[in-house]
Amino acid sequence: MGGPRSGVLELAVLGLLHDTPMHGYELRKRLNALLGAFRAFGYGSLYPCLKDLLAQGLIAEDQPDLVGSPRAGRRSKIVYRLTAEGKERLQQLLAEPGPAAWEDDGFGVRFAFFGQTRADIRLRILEGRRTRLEERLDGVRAAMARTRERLDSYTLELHRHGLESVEREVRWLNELIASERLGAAEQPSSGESPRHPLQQKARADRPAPPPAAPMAKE
Amino acid sequence: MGGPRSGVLELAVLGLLHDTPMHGYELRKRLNALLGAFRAFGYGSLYPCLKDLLAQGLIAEDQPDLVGSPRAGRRSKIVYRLTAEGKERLQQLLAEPGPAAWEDDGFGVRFAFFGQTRADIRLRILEGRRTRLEERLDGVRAAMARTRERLDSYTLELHRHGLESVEREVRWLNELIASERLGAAEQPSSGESPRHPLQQKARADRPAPPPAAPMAKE
DNA sequence: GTTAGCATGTAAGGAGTTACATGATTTT
DNA sequence: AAAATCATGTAACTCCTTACATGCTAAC
Repeated sequence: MGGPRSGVLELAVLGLLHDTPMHGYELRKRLNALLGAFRAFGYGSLYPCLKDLLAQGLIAEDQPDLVGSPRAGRRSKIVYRLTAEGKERLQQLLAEPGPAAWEDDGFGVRFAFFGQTRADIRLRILEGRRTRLEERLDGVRAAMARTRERLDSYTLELHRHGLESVEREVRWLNELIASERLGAAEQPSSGESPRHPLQQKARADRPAPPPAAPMAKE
Repeated sequence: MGGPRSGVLELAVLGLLHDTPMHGYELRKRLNALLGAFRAFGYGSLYPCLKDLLAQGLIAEDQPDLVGSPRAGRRSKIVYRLTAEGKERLQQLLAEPGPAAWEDDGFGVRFAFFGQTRADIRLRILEGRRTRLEERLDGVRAAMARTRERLDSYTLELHRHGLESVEREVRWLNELIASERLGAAEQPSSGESPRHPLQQKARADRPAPPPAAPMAKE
């Protein structure tokens, strides 16, 4: 029922609540807007998670409805906010590099909260993920070389596409890492400047973005 | 402890066993070679699954060690093969289009076994997946438009990358669908030609690999 | 006045994962 | 004879999903 959650959801909830207090329903919307591309949670996941975080003392409830009106009971919204302990835990989660931060599951969320993450940790996480992906490339390439003969064309095409996808993410990481290093060079004082070193360079090296054009090839 | 598995693993095991009987250890290697890029299973998943499939009568055990030597007991390998019921179930799973076939989880495996799938079903699955991804694109783009102002650069970059990845997969699907339609035109007899209509065109139209996008299991 | 969206939850269960435990066979 | 790798499993657990249950409030 209430094991201490150590997953993506806990981190995401803490991270969002750090910005601004919210009630569950809105939290879920922001959550799915934040992670939209690669993750979606339902209420059946969110509310139990909030319950746990509450039990752990990382978040607390507010009843804003009765601030001006002293009518007892009858609250319809529960607004959650981060406690001091919750802030501490969030910082701890964001500051701890390691497998959890660069596996498929965890990476996206960490990245989404890079704005609250120390610059050196950001770099470690990006490099960790790149290493992880390169290991995977090696593995898949080796497996393909070993079994290339007896693979039908569909399996081959699947591998090719998967490989290209991973290669592309590695290139993306390379760009981000370079960008982080530049940002770090601007402020040589190591510890305390977590403000966006990621300039909008994104479009610079893509001459004419073939935008969404579905049949662009051939 | 043994609910009828309806997941990716069951399908993958049945599909691999259809080609050739195998024991668990080798099955796992082939499994992870087949799905390598986007999935990996451990023995802790595989053996319970085999147990269930056995209980369902979809696979059966062989003891090849004692074919020539009538020594009782003492088998160290258990070779599994598909039963008639198992073959039926596999065909049923592969022939059934629907959400399970084009969601992130199921699509990869189905695609890997397209060689054993009817041509019209292949097309339905590819189109289903494309539609699914386009819905996701709409959702994310709408969410981005709604909340564009108060997104920091990291979140924005994450969304941009996610979007590009999905767009890239859609382009890939478009190529595959076109290829399937050509293949179908060659053999106008509708039902019975599941042999590779996917020619190796893969490298032809990529002069210098332009920005590719990851689909990363996510 | 009824659909649609806001808002909060619970119970049951699925699909694997992790850690552990054990032994046979091949390679060095 | 030690190390690697082949080979087979189990128990406990995790994180999340699905389906269900409930009630308020705003719009049409």
